[in-house]
Amino acid sequence: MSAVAVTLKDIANEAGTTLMTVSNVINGRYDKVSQATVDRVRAIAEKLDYVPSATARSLAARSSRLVGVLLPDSAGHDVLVSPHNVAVIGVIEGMLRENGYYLLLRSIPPSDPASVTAALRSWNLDGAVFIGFLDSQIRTMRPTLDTSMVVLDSYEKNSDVMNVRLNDRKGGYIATRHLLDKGHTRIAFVGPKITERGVVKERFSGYRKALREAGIPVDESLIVATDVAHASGVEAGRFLSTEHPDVTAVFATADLLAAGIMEGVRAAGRDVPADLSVVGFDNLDLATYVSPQLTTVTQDLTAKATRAVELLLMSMRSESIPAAETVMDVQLVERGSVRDLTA
Amino acid sequence: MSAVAVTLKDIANEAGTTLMTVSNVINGRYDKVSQATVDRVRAIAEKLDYVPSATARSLAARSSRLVGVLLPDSAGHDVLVSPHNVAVIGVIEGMLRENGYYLLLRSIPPSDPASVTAALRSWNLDGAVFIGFLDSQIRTMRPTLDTSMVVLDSYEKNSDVMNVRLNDRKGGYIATRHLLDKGHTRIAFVGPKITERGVVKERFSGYRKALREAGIPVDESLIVATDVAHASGVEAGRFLSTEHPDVTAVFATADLLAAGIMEGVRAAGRDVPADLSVVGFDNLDLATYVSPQLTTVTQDLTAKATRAVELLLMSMRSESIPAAETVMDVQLVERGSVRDLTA
DNA sequence: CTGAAAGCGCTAACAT
DNA sequence: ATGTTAGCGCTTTCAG
Repeated sequence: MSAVAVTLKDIANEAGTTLMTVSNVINGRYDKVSQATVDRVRAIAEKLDYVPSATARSLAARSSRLVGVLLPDSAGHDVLVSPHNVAVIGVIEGMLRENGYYLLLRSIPPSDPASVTAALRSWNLDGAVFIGFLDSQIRTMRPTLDTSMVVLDSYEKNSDVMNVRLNDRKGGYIATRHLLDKGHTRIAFVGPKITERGVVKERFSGYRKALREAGIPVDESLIVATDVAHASGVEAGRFLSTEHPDVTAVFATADLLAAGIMEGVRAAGRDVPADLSVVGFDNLDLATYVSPQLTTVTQDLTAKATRAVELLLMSMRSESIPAAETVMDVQLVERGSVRDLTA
Repeated sequence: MSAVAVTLKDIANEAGTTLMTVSNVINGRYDKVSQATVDRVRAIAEKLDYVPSATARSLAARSSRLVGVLLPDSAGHDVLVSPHNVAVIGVIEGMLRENGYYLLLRSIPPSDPASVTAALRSWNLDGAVFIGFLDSQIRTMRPTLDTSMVVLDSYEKNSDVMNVRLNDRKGGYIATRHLLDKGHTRIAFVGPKITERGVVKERFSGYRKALREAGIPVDESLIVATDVAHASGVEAGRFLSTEHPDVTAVFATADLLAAGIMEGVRAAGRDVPADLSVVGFDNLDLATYVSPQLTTVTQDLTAKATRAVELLLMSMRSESIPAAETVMDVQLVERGSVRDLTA
């Protein structure tokens, strides 16, 4: 590869025409150029192995065809920590690529939410997808950004940010309801500490609703707050087994947690589901790797990510957006981690 | 946010100086500007909420501060399929960000390896990291790229691509050796089909070496070729349990596979490690999620990714590179999936 | 249909 | 220490 790139001008010279005509050909504006010229220019471009300069194009056209994908950088270097995010990014990348967009991946240290602003504006992004932020963080960042953006799994109601999320409340409800239906009455809730409105709070609210409907009061001592991590799950499982032997079931807000709980229970010398039934959330691959396989609330990650990109594309093309908020349905997948007490 | 961005010129006007002086201040070339001017300009830039244009900067400076991270797009939309890649990307992103670089994430459809070329040259990347490609693919893409690049887990010997990989041969060797030491003699090998030089071939070669040293001939019927996927592992585990009941141990080239094998073995009514011992490779989180926990060959993903970025940064800064190839050590982590037959 | 001119926001190389 | 002059490669606008 030669060190210096081929430009429109080079092609124009070789083709005996002007830069402008070449530009039109390259951009497919064939109605403005004669067929003969089109063919000639295309042949030369091909021969010279011409590649347009995205930077020059962005500068001149005020559109970068770049989309930012932003994630919170929880601890240290781990951006993509959750398998959930990973799957989502995979889908987003594929769709953007197919639509001619490039993907700028960036994590945002919680210490410095403003850093995103500079990064995004600097690159003149056409759009951005925010994954896994708290509503308050979205609210902080939004005003400084002047671009199409869609947020995944947020409850922020700001009208100028599109929002794709799950019906988390229903998720918490059907999980708990399932346990109730199977005859459980002492049901623990394990998830991250609820600090503000968000997916966890909604899932909890579904849990509470199911219990209320069943006439069972929420027992605060059965709400265990913990990180979303396997190790934390193990701890929670052990804790429940030893401190709350009367508890027969638990709803965990994440499969990772649920898998950990299962292990913790076993580590405490008890069994899943014989002694403790577990329902997770996410339906990660992991849910089928563990034994017994995990009963969990499933979400269609692909559909969610797809929807998010569709909305973003529409917005970037200035098409009208159907709705600011898209709520994806969730369902329960029954596998082997819940014991039927009614049998 | 105003729709139109603040430029150096705006600041210059406001500061009553020239664009060039402002540029010098913004870029920290304080030796060329008086302190008073520096202060004044900085204050105004701050007030106007100035953000430099990365696109303009790349165009003028021929350096984008963009690094591409390329992955093979195996099937459909799944770029980040392997947890291994995910962890690596996480580390890379963090390090690049800390060093002031941006990350362009891109998957490459196997059908169209040339598409990477256009994408990378188009953005004038300062560097690129290739993860998980076959040597032949690297060889195809390399000539069309004119940038610093580092390749992870490749055996390509081309002198102008830096290479960070594991000692895969040793990995295969110590895994197999461990099984031999524990008294196993009928040891299967499960991994993807070996088509060319690469990590799998090396791991297999380590396996073979260990067997040879032990005076055990390689039994072709115990080499099972399969995808790297949990489901494929289940199948392989079932197959070994039913078709080769005399086999007492298996070395799988990936933890994902090993976890599947464990399940397949159980599905066939047999037990791990009582009937079949399993050693994996990667030491993913998953290895500790399964029970029994998986004995596996561990690699330091963080160290590997860190090294890769360090090399890339050095290369981009035109510093001299210590060596074209960096080989990371591997070790065996003993957990619960291997039975000791000598006891 | 084709071309000329201007400028996107910035940096590099010379002035002064 | 500051200013001037050229572009980087492309698109947009306006003229032929």
